[in-house]
Amino acid sequence: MGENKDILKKNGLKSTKSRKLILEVLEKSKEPMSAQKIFNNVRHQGELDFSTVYRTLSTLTDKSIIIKNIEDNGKAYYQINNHNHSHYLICSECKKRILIDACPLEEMAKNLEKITGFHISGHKLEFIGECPECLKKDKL
Amino acid sequence: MGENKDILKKNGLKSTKSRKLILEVLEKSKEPMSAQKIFNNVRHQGELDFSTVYRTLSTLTDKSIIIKNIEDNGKAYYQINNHNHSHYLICSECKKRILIDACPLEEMAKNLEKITGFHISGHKLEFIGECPECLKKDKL
DNA sequence: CTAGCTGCAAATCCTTTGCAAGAAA
DNA sequence: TTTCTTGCAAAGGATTTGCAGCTAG
Repeated sequence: MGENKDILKKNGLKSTKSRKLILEVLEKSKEPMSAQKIFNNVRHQGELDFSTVYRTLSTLTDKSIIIKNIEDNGKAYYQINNHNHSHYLICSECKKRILIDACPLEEMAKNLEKITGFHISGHKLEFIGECPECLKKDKL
Repeated sequence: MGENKDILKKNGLKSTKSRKLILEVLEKSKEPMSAQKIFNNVRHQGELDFSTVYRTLSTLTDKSIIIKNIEDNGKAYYQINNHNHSHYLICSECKKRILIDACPLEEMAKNLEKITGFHISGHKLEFIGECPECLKKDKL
């Protein structure tokens, strides 16, 4: 629990209420969260301003303590950066996410570097589909 | 050139100035374009309202005549749907895009369906890096 | 004490919508 | 004619910013 203090210090950030609260909330959540949802969760215990939430998310993202992703609805979702490379299978109905642990792309990336002369720093991969539960519901 | 008329008719859409203009602009462009950029291009020849541009893009997207993508800046980019599955290697500096024609994911998708029970309808894959030109510039 | 954070209110950017007039089938 | 599409102006939602007061180091 004191861990977050250390993470912040290590990144040259002051240890403030908002940062600790938001990191706590994100750690508890299995899903990436929108700024709005984070705000709602944080609101109960201690009242943060919306702009503070955004500013905090922004600095935490800059330091790569958390990861920001923009989804198809155009909104940003935030999650703890656990530093292990991961991809998801996402249900188009209920938005459930399943972690895919295999990643076949490192090899492909190396190949592409050779062919194109790019220096490749990362990739994004998502599979979209319908999960078994939603498939069942659709049949009703 | 009369082609677009046909595409529209085939999809049950009236053949209007805005639709034909926007399709023309998108066809000429190699890159996905933002609504703003499309608006600028169209503005010269015939004056369309911004809301009309958005509405047109929206209906064309609904009919899958064009494809809408939300990039990391949170803005939507539109491109003609050429119906051939494709992925890109994108330079993080100059945003240049290079088409990747191999796709190693169909097989992986089938595997995932078996394991998870999902019905997988699609996937997204992008490689991010720096292109040779930008790498050179960075060294200066 | 001092740099860096916060709250508040207002602004900005992209996108959507209501409505009355206009164009396609 | 009838239905769909447009322009205009105004609203909407997500995110950002300026500024003065506050807080961690």
